[in-house]
Amino acid sequence: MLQLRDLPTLDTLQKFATRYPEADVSAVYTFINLLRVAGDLSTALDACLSRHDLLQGRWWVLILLMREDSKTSTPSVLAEKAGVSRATMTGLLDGLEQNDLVSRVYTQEDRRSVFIKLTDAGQAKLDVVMPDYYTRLRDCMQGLSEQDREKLQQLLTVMDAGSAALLNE
Amino acid sequence: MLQLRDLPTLDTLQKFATRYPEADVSAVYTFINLLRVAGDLSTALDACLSRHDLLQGRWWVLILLMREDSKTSTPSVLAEKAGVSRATMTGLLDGLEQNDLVSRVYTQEDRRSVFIKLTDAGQAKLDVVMPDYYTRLRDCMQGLSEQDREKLQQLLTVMDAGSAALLNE
DNA sequence: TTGACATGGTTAGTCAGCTAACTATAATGA
DNA sequence: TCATTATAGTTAGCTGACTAACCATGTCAA
Repeated sequence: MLQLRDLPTLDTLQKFATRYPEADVSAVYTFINLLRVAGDLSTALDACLSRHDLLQGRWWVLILLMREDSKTSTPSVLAEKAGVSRATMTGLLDGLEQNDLVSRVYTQEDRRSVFIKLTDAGQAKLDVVMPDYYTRLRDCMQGLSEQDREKLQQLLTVMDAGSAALLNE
Repeated sequence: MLQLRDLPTLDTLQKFATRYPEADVSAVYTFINLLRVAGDLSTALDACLSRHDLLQGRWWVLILLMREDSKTSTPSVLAEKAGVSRATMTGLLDGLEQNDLVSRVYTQEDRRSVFIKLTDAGQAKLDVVMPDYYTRLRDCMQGLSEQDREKLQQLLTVMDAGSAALLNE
């Protein structure tokens, strides 16, 4: 994630727009601001989690497991849901297993497959992390009213759809 | 950057909120959606740049150099402005120099320091990349009116300020 | 004026992602 | 039925971030 510390001024963007008439100054400014703010928030989230010896990837695996009634899933499903490769998930699970937060359970049913189970220690970890996270996030978002949040969601949805324009061809 | 492919439903969030009463459901939902959309956009931007053999880091260095009237800067200043460590900047500059997009110019004035200069090839690269980027970004953002963009900026500013809540203590 | 500290850049080593290739197992269709 | 193909998980090796440590040079104050 781009983590610009020196956004272009509108002046600079105007100068660029002279050389490159395709530029839509407010579009560029809004876009890079979104990336920058999201980067800040992501970094801040990491800082919050690291106080509990977690990073976003591992934390998210624990949450995905907790969502299941059986507190159980498989590496492929977890990889899919977390949006990482299966290879990356193997690494995340190695780390979590070492810390006893999840366990690998081998099964006869499909001997290629492994069940990943949230341990009691894993649940206990979440019971400490989540209240901290939720409390901080509440504070983080308190400046936005419900209408603000809905509006933001709507604007994000439009941009998400627009991202295809960067990919086409 | 968290790249969730399986956002919690509001139902799931409600279930979590029962266990963790600190949870503010719309805050959580808005927050993770912002991270997800920004991740999508960042990935899409990478895809756009990679068609020109660039990644965000290197591309941004070229832009920072072009902003300067002298088309020149130094590694520390570039690192500061790009928001990466000096060590990372050394690597970015190594790559750019290998492709002849920038050159290192040693000086007598302060023999610790190096000037980094955008080469003609570097400028030529930007003259290809930027029109492509600007055109695509215009399309990407066309769904948002000027008022939408201003509103989005405002909402982002509030969230950016709020990110401190994740860091405190 | 010179010893201590500060600054600029690089190097070495770590980390969490990735892809590609591999092993083992399961499913399928000629 | 058994050769082929698909699936599950892991391993190996690459990448671009990072920090810490290191030189060389510059600055400053006793």
